[in-house]
Amino acid sequence: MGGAGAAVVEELRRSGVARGDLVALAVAPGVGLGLATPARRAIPIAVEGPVAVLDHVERVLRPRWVLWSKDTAEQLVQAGLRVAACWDIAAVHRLLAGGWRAEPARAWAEVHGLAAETIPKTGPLDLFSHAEQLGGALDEPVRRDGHLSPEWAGGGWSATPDRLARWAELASSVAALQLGRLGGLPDQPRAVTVARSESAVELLCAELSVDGLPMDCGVAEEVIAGFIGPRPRTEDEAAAQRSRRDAEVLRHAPPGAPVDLRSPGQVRSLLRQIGVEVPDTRAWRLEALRHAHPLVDAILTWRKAERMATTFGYAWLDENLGEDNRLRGAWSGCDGAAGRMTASAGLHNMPADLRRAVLAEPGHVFVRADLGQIEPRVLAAVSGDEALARAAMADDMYAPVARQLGVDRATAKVAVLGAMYGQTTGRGLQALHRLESAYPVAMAYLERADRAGQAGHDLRTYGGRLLPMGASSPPAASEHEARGRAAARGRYARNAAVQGAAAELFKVWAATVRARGAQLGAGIVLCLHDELLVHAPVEHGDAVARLAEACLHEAAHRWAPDDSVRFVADISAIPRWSDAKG
DNA sequence: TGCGGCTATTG
DNA sequence: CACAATAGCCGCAG
Repeated sequence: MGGAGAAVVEELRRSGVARGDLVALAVAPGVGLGLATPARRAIPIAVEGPVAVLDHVERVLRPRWVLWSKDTAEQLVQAGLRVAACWDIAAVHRLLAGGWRAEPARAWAEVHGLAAETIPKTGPLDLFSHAEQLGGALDEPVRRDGHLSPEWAGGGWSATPDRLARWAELASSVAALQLGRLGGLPDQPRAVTVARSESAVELLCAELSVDGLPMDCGVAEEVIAGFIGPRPRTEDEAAAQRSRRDAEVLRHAPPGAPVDLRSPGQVRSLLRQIGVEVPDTRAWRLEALRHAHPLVDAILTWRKAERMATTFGYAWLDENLGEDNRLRGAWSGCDGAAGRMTASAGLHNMPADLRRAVLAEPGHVFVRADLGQIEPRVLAAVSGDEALARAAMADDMYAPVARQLGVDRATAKVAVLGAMYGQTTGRGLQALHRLESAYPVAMAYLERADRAGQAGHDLRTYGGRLLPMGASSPPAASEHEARGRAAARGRYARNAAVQGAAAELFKVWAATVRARGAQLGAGIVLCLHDELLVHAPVEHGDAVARLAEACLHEAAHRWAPDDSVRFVADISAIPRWSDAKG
């Protein structure tokens, strides 16, 4: 096998490929693989075990693999191969064009200046077997109108080394065009760097999905039992537990018709009967009335338990926690909006009570690292506001901001967050006005984004992600509604500019930790917007903690080389997630 | 059966 | 109670 790998390395070197250079890859187990280099040399390789060949190339040459999407990364990770670097065409397309859809035909159309609406549809006739019957259709992947042919784009073709190499060649050309596009963005000089980290995060996502989050099943069941009782053995037992919880609430209610506590409308009527009038029954509203009547308190307690029973209960464990005590969900490198990572299976919204069930494996610890006040610091960086950057020198930047505004810390914090979210009412409004004069550059940056959003003009984040603002909603029924919709777009844009830039920095950091942590046997097991959980051998806990800190500064410099803003992280090595001071 | 509304959880 | 996400149940329309 080393022979086949060595021959491929030799061929790549002849094609001018050195460490870190782009090499496009398409792979089919049992068939072989296709490679392509920027010199447009397509290399078909017929081999039983393509992954072993790739492993060799990775170890000797370590190129930047051009992949059409995370699918290939997942394929490789499943087969036991973790590559260091890639150029993920789908992830880069999402950066370049915004939104979430990023099939090969879209990425192709984008870099060739073709409208997405003109992409040929893959109809029901493009089934696997049918594509084969088309015979000649697979010979030419690019149609006369410039689009990728649906037969190729659909991926339904049966792989041969030659076709894989052709597919890789197409990927190689798209990557080169994407690179040119990103490099040519005049106001986003870091876009190429961001594209690389976004790509690396796709690899990380593939690994996160496969590896899962280490948990202690016993503790998890203990926590759940604390809310809803022991695991029911039968459906009847589960029903009995449910009605016991309901009865505990309803005994505080006046006698009458049975009330379905799961129906907000009926709960609202019930509350009206005891003299509590509310526009809706959200917890934050009921919280203020908790002591008005025992029923209110009972409802709030019931809601907590109901959440545990339905969303984070025993069924959730059974579905998502593996035999090996790893909680697994699907990870995405960016959402469809500002570009934050997303995860399913409760990995991003697990109730805080369950964090004590997140436990490192024997001989391991978690290094938990979370960024402090990332959004206002990022705002200072992307807007170039020197006064706000000076405030960011403090560990707690709301303290100097509060002094500057002449208000208390809590008010300063509300005002800063309000400015970034687009708050226009409530307390802190006066402090908001003072922000305008204290940090005019940052506030103008937000204002500019707000106006662009209102006008329906697309904008880009600092790192280059397109935020599409096209008015793609149904026509407003009234002037009032139209104004409200525009204001909402303005708030959205204002926030996305900051949240999106923060997501970029976070992902550069995550990619850096992923790369540097490998030497210490450390692997990221959870990403939570501004927080990393790294699983590391216990003897390297302190070293990994220092590494996470060093990686933050490296990442910040990579993302914004002028180093004008200080970023801080709270980092600790702990056996359980809940052990962090948080 | 599909979908919008309401609710809760996280950042 | 503004911004983002995932997710479950209810109630209504088809």
